[in-house]
Amino acid sequence: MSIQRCCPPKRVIRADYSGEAALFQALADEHRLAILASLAQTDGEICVCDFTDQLPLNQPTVSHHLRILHESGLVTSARRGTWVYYKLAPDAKRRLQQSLRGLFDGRATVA
Amino acid sequence: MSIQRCCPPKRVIRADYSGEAALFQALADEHRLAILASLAQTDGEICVCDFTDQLPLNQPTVSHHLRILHESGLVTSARRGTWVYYKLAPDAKRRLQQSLRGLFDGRATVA
DNA sequence: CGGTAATATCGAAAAATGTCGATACAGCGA
DNA sequence: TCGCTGTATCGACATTTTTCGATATTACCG
Repeated sequence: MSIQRCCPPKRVIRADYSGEAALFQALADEHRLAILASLAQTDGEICVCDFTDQLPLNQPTVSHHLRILHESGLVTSARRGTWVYYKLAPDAKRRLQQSLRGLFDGRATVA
Repeated sequence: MSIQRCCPPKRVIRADYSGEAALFQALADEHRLAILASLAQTDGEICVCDFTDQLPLNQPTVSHHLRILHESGLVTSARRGTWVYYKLAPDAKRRLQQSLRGLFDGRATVA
């Protein structure tokens, strides 16, 4: 027999998903998810001190996770006096939902 | 002055998000996202050979990413003859959407 | 200005991850 | 059975990630 193929070859998407990957990477840690959920389910903002008090992590580690969430654009921060407060970015939920939709439905996503 | 607080302390969620974190971790790689998007936007299944042909990755690396997606439950696989075909798990989209909703709205998620 | 408290950054260590060459395994065809 | 092809696994390496102690920075207060 001649050369055999498995099937008519299907096209594999070769778009650049690095933006979406970075976004989901921000969600790929249980403590960051707890932080995000706390921010999402609270009215307004939360003081960093509340996270350092109540999470099972040391202060530099909390600061590290907050920085990653901040760099992903999912949260914003504001200093008032000695304290720093974080809150959910207004478009956080929408960005994540759009990224999911982009994956499944092929829409353009800005990630 | 007496001891000063930043504010009435806000409660930080301390639920276990390790399941959701593992799920999002599966999405935290651009090549896995390309694989998932290809599966989601194609009718049916895709042969592993199409991925190894068209992705800029060597065959063991493709196999590695497919394994991670499979272990997360987002895809299923079936061997037919020499070839192995992957397809999107029926509940993949729903699980991800539910995990997002669990984060933002506090619903229970099975992840 | 000096002291104290909250937060961020630095540096290091351990663990996890992405990648690939080499190899093993599975199924087909001659 | 033998050889070939597609896929998975193994072992190694480089990079990234998570964590934390130590230290720096910022702001308040006396």
